[in-house]
Amino acid sequence: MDKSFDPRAVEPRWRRAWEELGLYRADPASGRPPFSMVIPPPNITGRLHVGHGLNNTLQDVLARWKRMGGHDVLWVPGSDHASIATHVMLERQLEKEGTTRQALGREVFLERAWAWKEKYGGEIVEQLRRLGVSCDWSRERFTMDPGLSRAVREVFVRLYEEGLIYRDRYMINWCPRCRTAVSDLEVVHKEFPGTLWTLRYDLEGGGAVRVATTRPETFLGDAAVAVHPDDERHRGLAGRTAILPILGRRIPVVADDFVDPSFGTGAVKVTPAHDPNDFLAGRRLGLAPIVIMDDAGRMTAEAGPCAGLDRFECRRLLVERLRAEGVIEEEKPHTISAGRCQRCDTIVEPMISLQWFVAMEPLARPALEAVESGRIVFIPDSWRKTYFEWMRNIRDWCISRQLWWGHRIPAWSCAGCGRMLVLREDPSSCPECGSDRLEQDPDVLDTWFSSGLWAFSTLGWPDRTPELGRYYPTSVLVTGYDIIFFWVARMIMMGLKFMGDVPFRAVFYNGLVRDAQGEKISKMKGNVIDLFDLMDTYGTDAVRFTYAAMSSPGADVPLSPGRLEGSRAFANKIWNAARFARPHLEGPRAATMRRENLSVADRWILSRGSRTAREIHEALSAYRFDEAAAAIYRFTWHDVCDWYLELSKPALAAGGREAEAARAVLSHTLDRVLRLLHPFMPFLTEELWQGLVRGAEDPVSLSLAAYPQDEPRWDDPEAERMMDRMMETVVAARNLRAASGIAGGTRLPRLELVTADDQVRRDLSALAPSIAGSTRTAEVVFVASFAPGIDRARTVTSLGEIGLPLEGVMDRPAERERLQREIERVTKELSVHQAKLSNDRFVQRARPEAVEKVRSAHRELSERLSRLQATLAQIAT
RNA sequence: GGGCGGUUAGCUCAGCGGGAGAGCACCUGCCUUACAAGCAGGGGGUCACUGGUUCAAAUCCAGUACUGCCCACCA
Repeated sequence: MDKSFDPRAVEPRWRRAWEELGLYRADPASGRPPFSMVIPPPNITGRLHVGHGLNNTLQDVLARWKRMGGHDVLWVPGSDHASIATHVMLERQLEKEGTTRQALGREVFLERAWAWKEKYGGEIVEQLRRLGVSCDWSRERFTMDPGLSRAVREVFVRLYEEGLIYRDRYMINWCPRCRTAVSDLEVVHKEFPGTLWTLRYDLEGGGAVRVATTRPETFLGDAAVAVHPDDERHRGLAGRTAILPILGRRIPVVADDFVDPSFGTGAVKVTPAHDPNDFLAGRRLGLAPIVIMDDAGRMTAEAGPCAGLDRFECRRLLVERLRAEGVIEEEKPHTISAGRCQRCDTIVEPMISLQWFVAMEPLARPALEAVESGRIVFIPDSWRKTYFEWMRNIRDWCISRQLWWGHRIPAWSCAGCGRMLVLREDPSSCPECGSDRLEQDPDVLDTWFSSGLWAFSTLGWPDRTPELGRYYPTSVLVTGYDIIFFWVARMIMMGLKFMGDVPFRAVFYNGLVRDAQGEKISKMKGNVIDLFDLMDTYGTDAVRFTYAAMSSPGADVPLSPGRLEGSRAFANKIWNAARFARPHLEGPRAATMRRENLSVADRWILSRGSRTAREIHEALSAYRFDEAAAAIYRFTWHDVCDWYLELSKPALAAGGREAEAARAVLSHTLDRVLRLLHPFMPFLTEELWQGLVRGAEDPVSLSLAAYPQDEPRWDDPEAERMMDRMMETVVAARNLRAASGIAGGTRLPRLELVTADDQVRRDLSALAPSIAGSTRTAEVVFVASFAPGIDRARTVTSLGEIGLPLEGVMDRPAERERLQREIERVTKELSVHQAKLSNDRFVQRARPEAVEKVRSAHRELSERLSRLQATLAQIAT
């Protein structure tokens, strides 16, 4: 075995083996309780990033933990076609080639999209595999698979038939670059400094009205000026006619209470075709919208002299001209908020357009109830409020996109009878009039429409498959909180609607991955951390462990090199612990452990192991990945490596029954560490377990072995107490040694322990020789007399008795100073406890355990204090 | 404009009513036959601020400051 762990030599081998053996196929016939999850399908548009790393690591921890815990685990992997995101990527490619999708045509473009999917969709799945995730690869799905497409169509048709999908000419968000409608959620609002212009419109018959706007060019589309009916300043204005500058168009002044009299001049220009508010006002007031911009953001003929100009160019020129003509009466800085396309960052335009919508309110009601009632649990539950808020104010969902890559809308218009047909199967002729002049709606569906069905479409719906019966609802969804509306909410609505049950019983929201400074990772900032660089540098296990360790509920996950290095060191530590254990594990399996043959150290580590299993079980049950990781870390490094392995050395060397017992405990403990750690670090643990621990009757893989439970028969508070005392003593000794300047390598002779307490004598005496045999811990022997219960006569000054003259060994002034500091500290702490115990209310009202804790702490502290003082007195002489 | 979260050791973060913690960094001493990606020891914090509740507050409540995020059709 190499001196250090080399992940690259280990990972590919096990990755391959796990998959070739098909270990992670769900087995409905197994008779074990099911545990199921669907992966949040990564988009085919890019590489797996650090966020995917976190999300999939946490899912895999759960999957492996549950599998080892005896569940039939189904974890469905797959990828998402990502309609608009893929368009953006492909169009960037085309742009480099000097062409456009429009020039290419739909068919050729779709061929390229499929080619992209084959290439990058395959890559992203490969990248998932590198993480070591235990998905059921035999059930990999893609949102545009035939089966899933059938589900999409079924859902569309049924919602249409129920009137929950409708078509309307309505105001939507339009991206002039993507040239498609996008939903409200796909618009990202950003604030930036802008200008508020005040324009003067002359009134017919004299006078003028002033309106404030942040988008002066839209005056070209004004259909009215509105004032509040109760606004004294504008009394008598309603009913008159304003004349638009430049165009000279006459528009009415109307009164409506949507106007906020306190803003600007109290009069507002109404542009029904280019502002959501004005659109509604226009409908109410019967104003015809005037469209001044086309689908590419260029001004139309309605824009008069500006026709053909780009929208921003138009604004620039218009402002100049209006200034010159004195129409602009005021310009002042104003923070404005513009919506941008989530995918391409282009400023979106509110536009009136004929689109397909889903009526959300009927779907939202049960989805709201499911979370309110606790049928779906959110972790952390603070997300409930966010979810409720959105659900209660839900607006209809614009689902049609003027794109090509995606699920095409199953609607045909018949040129024969003029009917709109929405059908499950592609028609060859009109079922109503028999005409074959049918034309399918060119649009595709919002990519989230199909992902909303993911929890059941991946299990074979609309067929009543056995998988649906067994694995739906899924056990838990692990996802980022950034898609709570896009995905989680819609899955809940669709699941309830079409399956009649929730899609998952719980949602765990993992944090966002941030950089070491806690900054959001973005290409703009240039702080992108590449997941594969991380895995190459630190090893996949270390990266996974870091994710888990940093994943505390409700918090984002900063990826700091320090943590990653710590995890890598941890992997290496285990590797070397195994290297140490190896020679002792060879040969026939160690005998069963019998308490009466075990040393205190043995009993202690078994007890700690039991406790650790319990802690991990509790932590993972509550999705506390961080606490579980901390528990296994503490146990492995600090209990097993720092203490147990050192203490076992002499016993192992001793041979005979003593060594036999130590071997048994060592083997048991290493096995336990590897099992407990496996969900977090699957590669390293599998490698070591296969090489060192696995017996003939064990499963082929550690990932199929049983997860350790607590072992009440090894719970041993007495041994833990004794070891605590022992460790305290050793630390005191090491301090002394350091202060005395005794070199680390110096071997110190043994000291016979003298104690009045038989039990203590037996156990510590049994321990002492073993300690003495180890150079690292030898020093314990000469001050073991510090330990409570041991004859106080033998204090540090008895060094002389064991042949080491104090003089020349110990730096007295330094030790004296250290002791004094320690005495001060203990005295201070003691006084705190003293005060508590003399506080009647504390003694009466606090929980009895709390009081007892303080009492015993007080007792120990005062004993310690007197020992320290005695030592000081002796040194002083 | 609403809503949510954060402010604890130099850095990144746990702890959320009764003894201030982890990883990394730092200081001292060690290549000790598993591991220098290591071992042993150590230093370092009025737990943002103000007030309140309580026998007891980093922890609960109110407010302030700073900060991050989400939602929202104020021109």
